[in-house]
Amino acid sequence: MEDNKSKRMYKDRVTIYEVAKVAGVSLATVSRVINGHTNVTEKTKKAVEDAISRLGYKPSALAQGLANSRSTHLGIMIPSTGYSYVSNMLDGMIDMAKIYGGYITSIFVTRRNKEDAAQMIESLIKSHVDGAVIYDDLLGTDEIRSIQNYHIPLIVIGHDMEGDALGSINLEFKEPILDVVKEHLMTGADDVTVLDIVNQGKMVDDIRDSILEYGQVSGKHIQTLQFNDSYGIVYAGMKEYFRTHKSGYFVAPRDSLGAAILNAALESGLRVPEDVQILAEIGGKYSYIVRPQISSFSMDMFKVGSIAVRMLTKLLNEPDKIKQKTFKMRATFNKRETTK
Amino acid sequence: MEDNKSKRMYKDRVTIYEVAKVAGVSLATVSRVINGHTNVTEKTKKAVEDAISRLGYKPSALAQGLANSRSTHLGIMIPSTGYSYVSNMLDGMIDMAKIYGGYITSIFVTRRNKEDAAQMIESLIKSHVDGAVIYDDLLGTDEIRSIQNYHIPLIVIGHDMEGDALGSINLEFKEPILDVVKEHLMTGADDVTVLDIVNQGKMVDDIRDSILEYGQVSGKHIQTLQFNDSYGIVYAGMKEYFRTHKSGYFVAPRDSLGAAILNAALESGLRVPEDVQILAEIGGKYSYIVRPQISSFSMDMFKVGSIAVRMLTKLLNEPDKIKQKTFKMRATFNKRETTK
DNA sequence: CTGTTAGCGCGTTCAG
DNA sequence: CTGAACGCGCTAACAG
Repeated sequence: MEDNKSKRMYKDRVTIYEVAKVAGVSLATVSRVINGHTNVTEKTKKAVEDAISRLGYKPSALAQGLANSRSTHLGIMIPSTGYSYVSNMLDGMIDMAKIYGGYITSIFVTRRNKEDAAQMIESLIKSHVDGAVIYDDLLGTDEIRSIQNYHIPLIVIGHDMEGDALGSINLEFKEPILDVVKEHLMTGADDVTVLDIVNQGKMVDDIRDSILEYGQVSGKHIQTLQFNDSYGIVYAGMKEYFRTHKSGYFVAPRDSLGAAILNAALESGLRVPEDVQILAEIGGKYSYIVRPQISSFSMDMFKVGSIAVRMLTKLLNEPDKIKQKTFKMRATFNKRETTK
Repeated sequence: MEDNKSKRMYKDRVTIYEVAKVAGVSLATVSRVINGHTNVTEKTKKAVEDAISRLGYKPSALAQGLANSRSTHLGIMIPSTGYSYVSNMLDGMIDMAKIYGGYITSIFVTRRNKEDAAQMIESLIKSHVDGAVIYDDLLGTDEIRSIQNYHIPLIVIGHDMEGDALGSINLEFKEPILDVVKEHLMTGADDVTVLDIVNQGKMVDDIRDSILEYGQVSGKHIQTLQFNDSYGIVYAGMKEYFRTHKSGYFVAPRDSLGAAILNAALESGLRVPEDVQILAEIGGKYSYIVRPQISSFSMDMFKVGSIAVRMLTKLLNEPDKIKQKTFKMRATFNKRETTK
């Protein structure tokens, strides 16, 4: 009566067997009430439920997952939760995952280099998630497709892809931004500087390139200024820059970096937007908290995350009802006080 | 020879059996090379590895987990990733989890109400994580202890607890903040207003209460102003407030809310810090990006997250080598320009 | 050094 | 309506 709890002195987890024994039924019956199947007498059902609560039994998701090859986990690949727009997106995803289907979210962050990304893919596959959403500028489409060899339904954010169990969400920043820069250039100005922040990922790089390219074809000279990604570094660098330059139209990847330019300009005795103008690509809270407020582009990233996971759960549970496998989200321009 | 791949037309996952067959060995041998066990000839080892890469075999973490009751997943309970200090902490945790032991992190966010928190606990237990770190103001110590009934090693952030497989990290904001407020009051001033933001959690509430209590004993009148948690709401509310009030010493829970007061004051023609002073409890990037810069308290939350997970992995893998089960992190005061 | 076998905890036919 | 038995993919003794 006490020899079966030997093995590990830490044997603990209450199993379905014990519940069955206590309730005086077989484990199959217990399984039935857990999963809300029919064909169970009210009486025995109650007996089982009593036993469950008495023992504090919680079915092991591991065993359940193995038995029906569904882990009820969703994978999320992101570069890091550091930027607020990423964490907003993450929030939206976790929220939706919980609501639709009670999925648990497992996070795979990639540290801005290829090997790490590859290892995260490896990890993702092993982890046996039911599906995943990927937002990672580093991954090429090939690597993403390789995941599909393992039949893991995927939603890709920021890559324009489509496939069998593959949906995508496109973040359209490039065109709206280019439009605004063009408009500025149309006025005859030729003073655009784009901040080239290292390791910002494909999307921001693409935006930079599109502006540069436009400069080429339109005969305008677009300058770039390279910095590492940090408010402090950009702030210091721009203060130095403004010692010898007294004007310009600056394009920054994120609004916090735009704020760095702003502060540097102001403290160098320059006027904004009379002398220097500032345009931030990805705008958030900083844009409207600082004074003067920063003109920037915004997108509801929480919503992006929500949509991504919603698409994924559909892909998982009702693949036939899918209508759209490709979404486009367009950033909206908020003209504020740092541009004329 | 082809009847065993019936069932689901989607039978895909390569199993250890197939690898064994292809490599011409038994599955035990395959298992050995996977887990880097000794006692395997170089030759057979190579054969197995060949088969593995040829088939693109990835061991199922689910099955592995079930077999040795280790899921290699760590659970993280947080209120939401919305605040930057939380996402910084999260970043630190994920980072460490990956580095020490290759754990995958599963996130459980609690939506600021008891039932949800309870459900997340339920979910946490079922999910079979090897350990968890909890940062949630909502949970009482009882509920946290209930998790331990399931023998899940825990690190609790923000609660002062200790136990068998339970460590904790204390975030000391209260005293440093109270000290600064006291110092202000010592000068003879009696103009303190603390922003009472609804649903900010236990820590912030405690701070508020400690200030209020100090007001009681010292005979000072501490005013509170209640708002919902939003920059816009506080900004609007304070603009209204400053129509009839022209001064004060304001204590805000977070620096972004401090910025709301700041902007409202400035735009009401008030001078900072001459007329109104502002002190933010939890300070981050906003504190030093806005002008004038906000006096606030800071703590390296990335580090807090790292330490938490580091403690947890120790608890899991080398419980004997643990020296400290309780850490204290003290916020440091950054006096800036919004206080005299 | 390698193969055999018995679980890990649960879902699911298939008889009764 | 209920129980017995097998399988999910893998690990860990135990033999050989």
